[in-house]
Amino acid sequence: MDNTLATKYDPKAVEDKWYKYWMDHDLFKSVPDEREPYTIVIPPPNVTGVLHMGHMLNNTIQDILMRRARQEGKNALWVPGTDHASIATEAKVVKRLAEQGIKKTDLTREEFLKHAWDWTHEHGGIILQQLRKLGASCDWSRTAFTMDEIRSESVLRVFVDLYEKGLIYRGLRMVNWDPKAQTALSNEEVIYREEKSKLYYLKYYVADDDMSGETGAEGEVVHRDEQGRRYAVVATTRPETIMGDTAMCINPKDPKNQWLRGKKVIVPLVNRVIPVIEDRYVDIEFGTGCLKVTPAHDVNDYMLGKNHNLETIDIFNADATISEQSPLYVGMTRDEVRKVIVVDLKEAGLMEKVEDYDNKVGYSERNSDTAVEPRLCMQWFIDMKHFAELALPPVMNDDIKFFPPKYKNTYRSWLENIQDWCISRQLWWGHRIPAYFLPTGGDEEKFVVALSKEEALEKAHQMPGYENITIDDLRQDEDALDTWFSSWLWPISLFDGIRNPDNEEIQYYYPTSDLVTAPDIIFFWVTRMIMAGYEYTGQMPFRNVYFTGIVRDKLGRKMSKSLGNSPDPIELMDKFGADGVRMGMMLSAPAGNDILFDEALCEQGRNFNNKIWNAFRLVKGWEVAHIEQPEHSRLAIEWFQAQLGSTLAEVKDLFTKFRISDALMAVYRLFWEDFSALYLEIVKPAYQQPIDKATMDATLNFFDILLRLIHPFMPFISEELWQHISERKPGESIMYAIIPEPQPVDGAIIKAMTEAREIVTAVRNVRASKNIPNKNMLQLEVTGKEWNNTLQPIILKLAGLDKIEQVEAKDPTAASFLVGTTEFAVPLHDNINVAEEIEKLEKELEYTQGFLASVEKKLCNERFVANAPEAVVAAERKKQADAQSKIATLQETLAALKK
RNA sequence: GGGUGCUUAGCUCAGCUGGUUCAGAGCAUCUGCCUUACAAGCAGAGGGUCGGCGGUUCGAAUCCGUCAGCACCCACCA
Repeated sequence: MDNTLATKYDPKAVEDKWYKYWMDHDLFKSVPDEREPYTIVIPPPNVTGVLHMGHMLNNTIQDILMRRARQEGKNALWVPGTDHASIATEAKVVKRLAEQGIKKTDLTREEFLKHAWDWTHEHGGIILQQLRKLGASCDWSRTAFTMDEIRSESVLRVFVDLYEKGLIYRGLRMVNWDPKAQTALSNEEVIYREEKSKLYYLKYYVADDDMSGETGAEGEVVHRDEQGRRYAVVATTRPETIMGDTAMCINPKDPKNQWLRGKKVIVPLVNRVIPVIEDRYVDIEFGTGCLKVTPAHDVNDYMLGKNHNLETIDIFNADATISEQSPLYVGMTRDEVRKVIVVDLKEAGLMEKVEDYDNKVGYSERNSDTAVEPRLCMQWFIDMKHFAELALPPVMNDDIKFFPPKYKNTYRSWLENIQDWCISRQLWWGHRIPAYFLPTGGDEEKFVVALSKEEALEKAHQMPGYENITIDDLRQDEDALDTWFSSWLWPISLFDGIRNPDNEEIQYYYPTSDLVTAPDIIFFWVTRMIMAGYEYTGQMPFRNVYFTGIVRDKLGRKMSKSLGNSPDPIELMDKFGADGVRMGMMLSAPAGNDILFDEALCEQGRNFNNKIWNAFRLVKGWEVAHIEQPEHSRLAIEWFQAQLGSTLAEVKDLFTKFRISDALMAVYRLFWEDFSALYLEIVKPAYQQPIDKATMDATLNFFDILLRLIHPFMPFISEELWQHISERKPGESIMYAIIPEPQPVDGAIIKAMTEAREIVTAVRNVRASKNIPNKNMLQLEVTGKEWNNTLQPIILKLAGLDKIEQVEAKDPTAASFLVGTTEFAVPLHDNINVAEEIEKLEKELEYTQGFLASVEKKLCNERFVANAPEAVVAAERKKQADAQSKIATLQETLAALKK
């Protein structure tokens, strides 16, 4: 190594080089062997996605865990892959086709799928390339895709299996309908947003009204128009659905509306006569206590409709335009109708009033601008009760550990209130449901579920009446499965554990070790993987789940495309280096807390890189000579050994707790404060002087271990410098350099260094205040009592002292300071300002006296002395004694000064 | 409407089962320094009645209660 190295570290020059080296030597590759496995499966990003800050955080953490595990001697495997992201990808393909003037509906399924695959091949894997730039040490030879052959077949087998177990069923249910993508969604895919809306009060006239004058019981509220006709008032947020009204509902106990019991009312504008039904579901307090019932378009209304045998009128088409079923507004969108019908109602005198109202509207998770419409249709569901029972205990009793554990509560409440999972999607891009309908000639549905059409035919032949059908009589279900139906198998299907449950790989790598993911997919993914894990392997899918925070900007706003507040990760890496960005991400990412991302953090990371780089330049520049090892160097080595051991233990402990940013901070401080600012300054030879061999060897050894410690966080610079420390064999890498196990630490020497540093700082302060140049040697006097510190030679070197001596009485012209209870003084001869010195000492005296008083007050308190543990009382007594001796010393010094 | 978590220095956070690791860290700030590894740096310094109130205790940032504010999750009240 030479001294011509730049003073600034240039990441560009090394990052690509080492990634290539790691790849060329297959260093990320893992095959089962006798070592302990450490496995992570990547949360598969959307195949056509682009790297964003959330991925950066998530994958940085995973890579840190992987690299650390390798350096602990484990057989570490990180399996990468992508997700076909059914609904998101299909939407992108539809959009692209639209740009080319092609409508999805004009294409056959096969034609559409060809476009989708083209798109996938074109854009697929970009994100995986980007992860390489970050340094991700995935075993790329295993890259999987949720729609590749193994994964697809696994999905189909699981579907067939669950159907045969009676856990999958098909049924007519009210589901969440996305009118833009025109597919059903699961409950989890609906996001509710608070909206400023209106509450419309509509008039429902009583049908065949005799206009009788009776007012009935007390408390009744009867509305009448000028002609005396009676009407009920219904409050609704969705006036556009009145065409689907098939009843009005009141609470039988509602005194206001007793007069409506048994009556029929007329739907405004529509003029349909509907019955007034009674159900305790209706909240008496809300609005007028009258509820319009639209069984086809509201979940609650659907329940009411079922209980009261109401007619169901579906007034919407799949795209949420008004259907032929409606007498009015046919063909208009729901939003248009909302506007028009409000005007029409007013004009017809059927609108009592309008109020402002905040309500929650469900939106599709993928089409955030499209409100979800409750819709009654045939879909496939999984009966979740069974799975909830399977998945709840292992998390609650910590077989699977959550970090942070607060998510256990979230998990439990979801499982305890679980609802069946709608798994069918009216999409083409995805795993096509392996159900085959039989010809029935009527509305009745008959189907068989089988892995293939051939198998389906065999099964069909077993059914009475279908012995003679041919394969062409079978019609496969058009729908695809929810993306998460493949994701929940991911930790198993990656090792082909569904198709070949006894294969070597699944036996070795499964259960995986840690899962790193964001808390927003705890229900979509984490929970369901646990379910599938126990169902299909009888084991947990992973031992620990580390929930990352959400990456926000420094103002705390969620990063989003529309806000434009999300930096481009690639640009960031170009600017600060991958190592710098990795450190920036980690500096502020405690588990479970959101991280407020600020570029300044990457800057700090880059600065740290530079610090390491320059420390290395220094050490590599030293000439070794056959000279004796200075005492201060020998002691520094002894001390740093202890300090390093202490940090090794700390970091190890922090990793087991997933406190990764704290671990990084510990390493950061060890390198910067302890190693660079202290250790190197101590052992550093004078300018152009050589260093002894023992110190050089020890220093290089420390550097080696420090680089190993740094490597999981900053893989590139650590590899670059590690390769420079000594000649390495081809293919050798810091990736596999073991991080030493913490050994018992000499605590005494660490304590001695703490005191030494305080003394050095105090002397430096004296220098600074008196403007004494560093080259001028000073003396240090210890007054009064015996004092000893094993690191004296270090104090001498760092403080620029030529001696430390014990004196009886302090030189009155010296600048004095206290460290602990010991008084030190630096004789300054003519240089001292007596008045200043007195003032300083008096302040110190005053403080110490106050401190003593508070300690003595405690000790005078009999209840304290009687109740507190002995050790605590003893500590207080020592404080008292120390303070007393300190006061005595101060008073003596002051007396001497004032003479 | 339920649930969970949070509130400690200007910012971001750490402080486990109450007492010498108890008021801490990093960043930022301020003051000196272009000292021969590093100004992306070095040497120093300042800064918090631990959200409010009440309680338990010899002793509370830490335990309990309560209030306030913030965040997130869940929920079919139109």
